[in-house]
Amino acid sequence: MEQTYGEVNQLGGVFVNGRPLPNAIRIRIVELAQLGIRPCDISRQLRVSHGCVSKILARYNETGSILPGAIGGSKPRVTTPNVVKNIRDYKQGDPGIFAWEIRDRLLADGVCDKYNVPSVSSISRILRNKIGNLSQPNQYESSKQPPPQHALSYNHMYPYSYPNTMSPSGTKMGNPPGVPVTAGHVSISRAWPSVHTVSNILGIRAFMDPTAIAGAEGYPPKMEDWASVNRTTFPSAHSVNGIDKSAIETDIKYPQPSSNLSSYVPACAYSASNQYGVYGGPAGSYVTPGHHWQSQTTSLSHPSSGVTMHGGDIHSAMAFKHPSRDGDRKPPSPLSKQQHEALSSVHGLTLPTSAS
DNA sequence: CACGTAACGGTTGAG
DNA sequence: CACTCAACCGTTACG
Repeated sequence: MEQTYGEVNQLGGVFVNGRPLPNAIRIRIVELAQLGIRPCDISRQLRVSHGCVSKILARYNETGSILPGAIGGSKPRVTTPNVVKNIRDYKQGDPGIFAWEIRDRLLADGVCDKYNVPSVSSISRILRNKIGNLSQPNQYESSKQPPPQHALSYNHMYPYSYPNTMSPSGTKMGNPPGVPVTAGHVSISRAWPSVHTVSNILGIRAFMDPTAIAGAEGYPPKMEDWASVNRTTFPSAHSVNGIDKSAIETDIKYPQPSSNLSSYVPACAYSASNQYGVYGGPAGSYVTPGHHWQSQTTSLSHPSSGVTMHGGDIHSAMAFKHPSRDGDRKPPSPLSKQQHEALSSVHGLTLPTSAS
C-alpha cells in the first residue's frame, strides 16, 4: 500500500496507478491551458500523459471542475428510505399490488423520477426484505431522513483518513460519516457536475503543497478528499458555516473561465506543511482556525506572469523543459519569455530533471 | 505532430 | 469481515 506509488511514466513524471494526479498538477494543467499553452506542451512540461491532460482539460471545459471524480463506492442508492416508505405504503394500501405497479406509482407520484426509480426487481426485493412483515416498524420510519439528499450524498465528501496523521489505531475515518464539514446540504450526486470547481479550489490551500507535487513520499494519499477539503476550507468565500448553496451552484457550472483562474493558483499555492492534517482532528475539522490561507487568498494573486508562488512551496525546478530533450527538436511552444517565466514559476514541479 | 479516446491495469468504497 | 462490483484513476497505444 504505502509503497505502491512512484511509478514513472514515459515522460518521466511520477504517478500512482489507479490514483488521481495531485490537484496541484491538475490545476496547473488547466492553468497552463488558460495561458494558451497547448495540451501537448502541458503534457511535456508537467510530464503528464497527454491523454490525461486531454481528459482533465476536457472535463474542466465541460464541468468547470478540475478535481477527480469520486472513486469507489457504489451508485447512489435508489431505495432511499423515502422510497421504501412509499413502497411500503403502496403495499399496505394494496397488498396485492405488483412491483411494476409500485414502480409506476413511484413515478406517477413523483417519489422518483425515471432516473432513480428502482427496478422492478429492486422493488420486489424491498418488498421481500424490508416490507415482508409490515407489522414490524420500519427502521427508516423513525428517523425519516430527508431522502433525496441522502440518496445523493454519494459524492459529497470523502472522509478519508490520512494514515500519517491519523491515530495509529488504524481507524480510517478522520471524520464520522456524517461529517459536519460538508454535511448533507452539500450532497452531490456522483454525476459529474459536482463538488469541485475552480471557484472552490480557490479555497483550497492544501493541494498545492510541494509534497503533493513531488509525488514521492508526499503523494497525496487521497485525492478525492480534496473535494471535501474544498468544502471544508472554502466557506470563507461564501459562507462561514459552509452552508453555501451558491457555492454549490457555482460548482455545477463554472462562472468565469479564465480570469480568476490565473488568480486562484497563486492563491492556493500555499501551504504545505500540514495539508493532510486538514482533517486530522475530528474536532478542528470544521473551521480549522489555523488556516492562514484564508487571508492570503486575495492578496497574492499575480495575474499571468508574476505568479509568485510561495517560495517554499514552489521552487521552479524545471525550467520549462530540458533543452537537451526538447530543445533540439523544436521550440516547445509559442511562448513569450514572460510566459516561460510564468510557467517556470507556476508549475514548480520538483522534478528530478534527471533525464538526458 | 497534435489530439481524442479505447484498452488496460490499477485503487477505492458502498453494499 | 471478506467479498463483489462498479465507479474512477492515469498511462499507453492507436487512429
